[in-house]
Amino acid sequence: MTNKTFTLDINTLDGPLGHRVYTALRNKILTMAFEPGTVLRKGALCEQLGVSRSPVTEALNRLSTDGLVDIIPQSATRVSQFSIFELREEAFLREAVEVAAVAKVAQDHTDEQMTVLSRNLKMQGLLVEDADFQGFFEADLEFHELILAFTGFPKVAATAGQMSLQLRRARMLILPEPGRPKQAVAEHQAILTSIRAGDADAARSAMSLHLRQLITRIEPLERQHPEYFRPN
Amino acid sequence: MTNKTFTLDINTLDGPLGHRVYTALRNKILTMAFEPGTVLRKGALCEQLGVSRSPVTEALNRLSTDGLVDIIPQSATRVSQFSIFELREEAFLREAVEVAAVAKVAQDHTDEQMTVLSRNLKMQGLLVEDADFQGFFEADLEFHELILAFTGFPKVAATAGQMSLQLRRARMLILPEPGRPKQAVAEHQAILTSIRAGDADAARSAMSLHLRQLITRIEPLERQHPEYFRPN
DNA sequence: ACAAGTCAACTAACATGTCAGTTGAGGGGC
DNA sequence: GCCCCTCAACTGACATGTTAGTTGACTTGT
Repeated sequence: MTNKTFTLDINTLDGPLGHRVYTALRNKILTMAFEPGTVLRKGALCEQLGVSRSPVTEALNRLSTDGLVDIIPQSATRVSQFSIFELREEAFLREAVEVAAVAKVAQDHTDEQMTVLSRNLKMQGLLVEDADFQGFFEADLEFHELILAFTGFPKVAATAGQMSLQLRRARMLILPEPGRPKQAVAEHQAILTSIRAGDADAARSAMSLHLRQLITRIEPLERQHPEYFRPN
Repeated sequence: MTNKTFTLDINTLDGPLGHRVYTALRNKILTMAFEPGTVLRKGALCEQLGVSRSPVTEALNRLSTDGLVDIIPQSATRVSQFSIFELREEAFLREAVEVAAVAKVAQDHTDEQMTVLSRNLKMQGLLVEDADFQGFFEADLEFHELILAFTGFPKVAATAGQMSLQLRRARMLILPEPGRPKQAVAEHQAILTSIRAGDADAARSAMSLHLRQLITRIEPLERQHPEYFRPN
């Protein structure tokens, strides 16, 4: 059993040390480079990064309030494991916010906003055709962020992102199913059509239907990767 | 101009020092005992509370992420002022979550839950009759928290509370209008009736209508108390 | 009176030391 | 082989010192 050596880079970021450490660790966790259950030893982190305990402690505390690490007091800190219950909880909250957002955007939107969404959607179609799933993944994320931003409330997008971190992490485990990306694009198209028509109810339904696909596809992960899930 | 002396009590609380300081300051801010704009001097707080800078710094940082204080780096920390825009933003988010919650509760609820809500509602009626507005205020809060809790998702209530802190603080400024409490009880009644009928759409509408009363009554505060609001 | 430069007060960010509490691996007794 | 106990390793919480950056008031020159 060799000790895995993680390449933690802090120098490519800017800002205060504490924030850089937080961002670096957060990325590692969200991309599953740090697997759930991984023990984060504070001393080792300090040594690797060449910083003192202060910024590392600050980073770990923020990650803890984010729910990305579990701190066992006086003992250890480890990357948090998934919990199906928590994932359902986050899916509920995310749906609540995104559905409200899309309804508001359906009611009042500018032509320019529609153009941006439409352009993004076309790009999604091209990326799926080219089988560039990584690119599609990012365009998908942007589509949702655009709708949240078009509410005119910047904190809405921030809050929605913050409240569904586990969901975002778990999504990394989903195997690409044939046909799913194409289906997702179609669902996005339905959402956009409803928005453009100013039909808030239809937009709500379309968004709800779309978002529920994700949690449905996440549920089976508990059996496929029990090692990543918290025992109940 | 005498220096106001604040009685900050930490000894009546328990848990880590940092958490106690946070709770004490948070309460002062949320009850408007610390008015928006008040400068919080770290050194003075340390001295008053008899603790070092560590727990105070931790508390102020948490309050900063809560949006309850504004930290001007290397200069000062002050209790944050209101912003109508932010309040509207919080109202939007709160409505999104509570509307989704009430719809879910309308779809699946137990008789026991209905009994609890019904009991709370009757209590509201009695408190309004007795003109116990403080008591009504708390019962009102509980009514909403119960619905959030009945979703079965504990984080939903926590998130909803966390995302509407400014709203909660601003509500302290609203002058009691004659007839408003009675009207609020009627709106609560409509919500409960819709839930009991299992009518998710009606529950959504009733909750939406009810919640929009608050922000409507908060908007005029910017003129009545401009000193509490951030200049735009 | 007024603009510009100066300085004291305050602070964030970070490093480091201390103390007490938790955990798990290994050792001793049965 | 099994249980319990001890102890080293690690940690959270807190105190404190240092450095460098910001601000506002006060002084100074005009």
